[in-house]
Amino acid sequence: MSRPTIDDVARLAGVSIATVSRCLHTPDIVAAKTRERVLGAVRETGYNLNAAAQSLRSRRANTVLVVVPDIGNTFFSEILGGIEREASAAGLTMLIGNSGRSKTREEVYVRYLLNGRADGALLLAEPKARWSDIPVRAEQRAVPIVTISEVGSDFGPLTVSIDNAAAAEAAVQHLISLGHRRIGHVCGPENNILTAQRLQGYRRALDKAGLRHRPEFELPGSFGLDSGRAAFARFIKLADRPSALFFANDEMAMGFLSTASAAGIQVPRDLSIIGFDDIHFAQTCIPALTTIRQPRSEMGAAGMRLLLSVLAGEAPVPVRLPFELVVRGSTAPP
Amino acid sequence: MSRPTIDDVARLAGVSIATVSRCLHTPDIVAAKTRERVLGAVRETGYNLNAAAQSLRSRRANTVLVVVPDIGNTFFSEILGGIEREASAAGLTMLIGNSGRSKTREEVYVRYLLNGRADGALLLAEPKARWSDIPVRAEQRAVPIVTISEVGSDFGPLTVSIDNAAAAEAAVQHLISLGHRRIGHVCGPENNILTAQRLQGYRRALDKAGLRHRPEFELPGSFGLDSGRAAFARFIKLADRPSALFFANDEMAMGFLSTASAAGIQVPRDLSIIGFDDIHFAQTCIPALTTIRQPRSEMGAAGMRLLLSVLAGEAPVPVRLPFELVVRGSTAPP
DNA sequence: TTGTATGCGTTATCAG
DNA sequence: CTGATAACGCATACAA
Repeated sequence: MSRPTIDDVARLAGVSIATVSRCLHTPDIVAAKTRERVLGAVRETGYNLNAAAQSLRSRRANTVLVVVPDIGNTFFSEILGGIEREASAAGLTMLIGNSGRSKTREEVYVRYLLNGRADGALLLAEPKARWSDIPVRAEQRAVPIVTISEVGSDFGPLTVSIDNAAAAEAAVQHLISLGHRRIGHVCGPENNILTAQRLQGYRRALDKAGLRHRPEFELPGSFGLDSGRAAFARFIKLADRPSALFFANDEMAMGFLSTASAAGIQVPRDLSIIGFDDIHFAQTCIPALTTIRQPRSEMGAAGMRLLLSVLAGEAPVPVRLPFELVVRGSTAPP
Repeated sequence: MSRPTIDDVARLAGVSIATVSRCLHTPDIVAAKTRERVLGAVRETGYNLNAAAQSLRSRRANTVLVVVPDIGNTFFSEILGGIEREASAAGLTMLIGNSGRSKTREEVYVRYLLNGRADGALLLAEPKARWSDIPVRAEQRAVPIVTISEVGSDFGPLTVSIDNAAAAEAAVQHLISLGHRRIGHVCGPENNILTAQRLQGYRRALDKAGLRHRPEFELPGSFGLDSGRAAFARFIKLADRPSALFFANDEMAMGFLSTASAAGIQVPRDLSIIGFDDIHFAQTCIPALTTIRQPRSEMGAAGMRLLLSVLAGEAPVPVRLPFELVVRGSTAPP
């Protein structure tokens, strides 16, 4: 059996297709009696609106595009959870694109906006492709692009972020307040805005405490488990080792911790470590990881709400969410 | 400026819209000279096909729906990665729905198929809603629904899975071969097919080794970190404790491990533990977690390929993927 | 309150 | 090889 169309419903109910359409969208402007008959016919036929036809006619896809650098990464997938919640509450569907932080792949998704597959986009990483300059249909307003998490200072009002520099500073300040004086930092990947912001916060905390910067204490990293392990290899070779380490994210801290532990370094007795993000598994480390919590789910939700507000014609207001220092077992006085 | 349509391109190139369409889909049947002119006009206007119009006319959405129980969960998001890879390679877009294992929410997504938003679906959990009986347009074949991971014995050919019972058996067999005789199991959530299959494998391994079943060694769980912690609370109260524990998934094992460790229980000296899944962070446990690896990314990819093959009209062949015992530090002789 | 008729931007079927 | 033209299924301005 073929799918019923609006014509089938209209025929069965003995009305015009216009009335059927009205029953579905503006039920109150149709007579109660007619409405009942139509709705009955809808049920009887098992009718469903055709999304393509509706979208073609109404010039809206009722869909948002979400571009994520790595969909398999738990950090991003938790943001996705928040987005999904708000999107489905608003009756929007969520199209997901995995960019792998590649400009080329990102450009594929720009096209989703160009061909009207989505009404707006949520970017969970610094945009690499040109997301601006998306031509708009005559009667329509600009296509909103909201950036979440990886937000520079010049990204405009469609952004959701925490104050990464301040958060990093708070993390390092925590170590300082415990009495640490030799504090290292394992950085994020190069050319990433978060890396710069967290490094800045780290340095600022040192400055404020009158501690000097030691370049050999700033270890390279790339947010992955491996780079945490690599950081341990560099750490262990240091002549004069830090007594505490601030990691630009939890995953590196966890990679470091497991390697360090296997090598007989005891945390926090021999070394304090603090991460960033408070991912789900940070609490299962042994010892549990002290870290900075980012409200990931809420960040996603806020981004979606921001997008919705713009779609509704409101003026966008950038969202700054609070972070939180979560003290667990991996930090202690030196 | 409004978005260019096929008419704009046709006008600029001085051809009919039919020719433009042909240049885009079957370039070889149009004269080289015309083609060049048209493609030039396409570039000049910045033309993009309108997805809705195309989908309406061609009766295909070029989209697959993926329904996942919890998008924030790392286990599923890694499967998503594999799906995304294959989907984007095939030029399909990926629509994601979060079901929360709720029938009602799942039904929302069934509708995506009904209204033509997607051409097929990939389910990462046991279907709760009615996914069969989806009416099909006259000239079209049935809408394919592929189930990944949570696959019962009666799910038909559109499935991708590992042999969970055999994998569980292998896990327990590993413990037995180390010399363990008192082996417990922390189960998955009730009414889940994986729970049943893994429990079955656990019992089978005991049977084969001539070990008796001890109901008090089968602890309840629900795949979450918390239930791992709860399992520890029950474990510690046991008069006669198991010397080894097989967990129905890694997350519970990790929850257990961190609690146990905080309570002074040393793994594997006091107790061996083995998980299931080999999630990304299983290697960062201290000690690193022995577990059964499921090829998550490959499972997603295989599911997508299966769906594609059905869409291409081929006869579906159920996919059974190999699991692998990954021995790390959390298991040792008693 | 309801019906008629047009168009949204494509693809595909015809002729030419 | 190319051009008219008719759907695809729906929403809405306009009439009644």
